[in-house]
Amino acid sequence: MSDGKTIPTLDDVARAAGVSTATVSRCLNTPDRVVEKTRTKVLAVVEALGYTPNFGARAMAAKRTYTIGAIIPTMENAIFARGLQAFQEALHARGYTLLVSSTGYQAEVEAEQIRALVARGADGLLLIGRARDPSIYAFLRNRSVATLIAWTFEAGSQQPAVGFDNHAAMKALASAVIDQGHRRIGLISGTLDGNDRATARHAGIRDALTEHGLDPDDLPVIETSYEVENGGAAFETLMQRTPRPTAIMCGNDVLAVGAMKRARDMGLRVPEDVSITGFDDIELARIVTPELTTMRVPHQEMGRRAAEELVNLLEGTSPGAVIELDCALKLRGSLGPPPS
Amino acid sequence: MSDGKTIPTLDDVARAAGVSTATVSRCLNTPDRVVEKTRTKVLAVVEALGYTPNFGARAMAAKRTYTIGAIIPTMENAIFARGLQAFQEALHARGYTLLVSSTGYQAEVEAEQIRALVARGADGLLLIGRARDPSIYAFLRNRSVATLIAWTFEAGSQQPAVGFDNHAAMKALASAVIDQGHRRIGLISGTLDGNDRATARHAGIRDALTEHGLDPDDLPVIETSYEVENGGAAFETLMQRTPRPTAIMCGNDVLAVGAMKRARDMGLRVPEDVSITGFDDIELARIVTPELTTMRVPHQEMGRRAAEELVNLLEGTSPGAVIELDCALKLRGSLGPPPS
DNA sequence: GCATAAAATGTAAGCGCTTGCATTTTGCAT
DNA sequence: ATGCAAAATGCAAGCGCTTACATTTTATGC
Repeated sequence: MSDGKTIPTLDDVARAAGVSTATVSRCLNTPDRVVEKTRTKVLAVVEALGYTPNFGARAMAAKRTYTIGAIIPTMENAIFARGLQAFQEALHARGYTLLVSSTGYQAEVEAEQIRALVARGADGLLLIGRARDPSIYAFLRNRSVATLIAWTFEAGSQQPAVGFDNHAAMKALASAVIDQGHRRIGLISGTLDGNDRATARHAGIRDALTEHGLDPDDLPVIETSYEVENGGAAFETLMQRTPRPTAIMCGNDVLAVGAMKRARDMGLRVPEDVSITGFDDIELARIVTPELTTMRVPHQEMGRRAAEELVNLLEGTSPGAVIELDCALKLRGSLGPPPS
Repeated sequence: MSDGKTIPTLDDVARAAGVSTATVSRCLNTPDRVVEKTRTKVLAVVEALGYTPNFGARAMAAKRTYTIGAIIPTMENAIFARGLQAFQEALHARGYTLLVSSTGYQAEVEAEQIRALVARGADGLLLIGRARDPSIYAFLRNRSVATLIAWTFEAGSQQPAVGFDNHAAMKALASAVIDQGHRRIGLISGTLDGNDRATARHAGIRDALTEHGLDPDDLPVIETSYEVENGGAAFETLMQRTPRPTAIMCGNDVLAVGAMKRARDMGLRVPEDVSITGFDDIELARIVTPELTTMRVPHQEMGRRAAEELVNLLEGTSPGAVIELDCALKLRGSLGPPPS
């Protein structure tokens, strides 16, 4: 139809349809404010010209982008994938577009990404965890960007959030391990600094130990970033201690899988020689042999609810709630009684 | 510093610094066109006011966004994660921002996403695979959006691309299987329709069979979407055939892992009772027991090279090359001789 | 048919930024 | 000091869209 390189604008459509640009705009944004006959005609022209509204111009004029940004620590492993997928689907259903970026667990990168997304006109932001510089929250408030925090929950928080209680969940898992008879437990934790989820999980184990009359200071902890390989290395280090731990708890499933693989390489049987637990219950947990005992995090529901809440928040429908979701203990083959 | 809800604009900065908006703009974009003294003063004001340029306005005025869009079939599993990560890093180093969206392997969704990214002003696009409606390519050309195709390679193609030869790679893998002595092979393929990678891999196996004097029409094929669970189900179906296949080749590692898990559940030993192969060599391949025989795809390099090529292309540095990368056969425990 | 309210459409003022061109400053050679 | 080219800065016209407000058309009740 069109004869070359010119990108059609609203103006072109208006001229071709013999109406004003306002009418064309209304056909696209508030179709019910335009009489059917006009609308049909305009939309036909839109189609014929292959018109696509210019996003930047629209954002500038409307001060609204229908865009939500999500900033996650990493895309490399599956921890956030499923939740984000659900988030994205729910958003799409509400007419919003999702922009994702990752930080590699680096606070400065996150700050940069937040600015970038805000500059891009994101109407709302999904952030993982609560721990970050107050100036960031101030900035977000100042720019009136609706912000929701996910993957974590804390009763006292005033920030709108959809999450789960990392502390309680890990405590429950640790209790299950202790109930199996384990007394010498080791922890392979994700990096604690600046990661409130990892910190809460660590504290959860310590509390469980205390509650069962064990000394939390006896818990050896190795901190490492969330990669399979690191889980393996940490496992090997922990198993060299005397007396040897009978159970290794891991900050997430990825680390746990790394630990399991290394156990196999070291000729240790799981769970006969050593029990291993994870956290998250991602797909991986059921792929390995034996299947991994872990804490199931309701990723999909979290993503879905987060989308709903965030949209409500920025559309002013809701004042912003703090929602807690439940985790579920998944007892599987990787946890057994300690060797006798 | 600032007293409330107003978002500072270029104008505010200009006024506060006692210069024109043009000068402020130049301080930000072409600092060497501004004398040092002015620049220092302006940047101080920028800092003090917490000014962030409005992306939409900038895009509209400059017709350039320094944004690259990538549209991948799925984020759910790790197939594209690593390559994308490398792509993103290389892009970042060149001063570009990456926007990612996924399609769930649905062509219409992809078309929609392409339009959305173009409307958002993406300077360039990374697309997976070549198979798509010509009108999409026409649209992209018309809008002069630099487009690069990845994950696939075909000598004749005129579209700039960075990829590997799916056909040859799978043929090599199939030859390795046949060389082990397997004569009854089954294939669990990803959905073929609209997926040129899956189609090429399928054809590669058939060619290998032919070349070894076997009838490619004897190859039972189950098509399914790339999910662990589906790999398992397909495996079970294939193994119910008489005579039973001695080797199951899979369209990717995710399907293969599903097959391995199901084999275990069915009481079949790998590779003693049945051999299984994958494709991609994602992390998963080395996590399972036994480790998976698969074809290593140079994801990271592909991402990196794609970023370089795409930037060169849209900056006019390069006319757009077609680059082929090599895959590497990874023979591991999951492939053995057929049971005798 | 006519007045009047309601619905549909048009007019035009921005939104915040970049950039070609005009103007002012500066640096230097004379 | 003076003149002149080069460097620095300012001016102002858009970029493509939305939307308050003004105007025109249509529908309604008598």
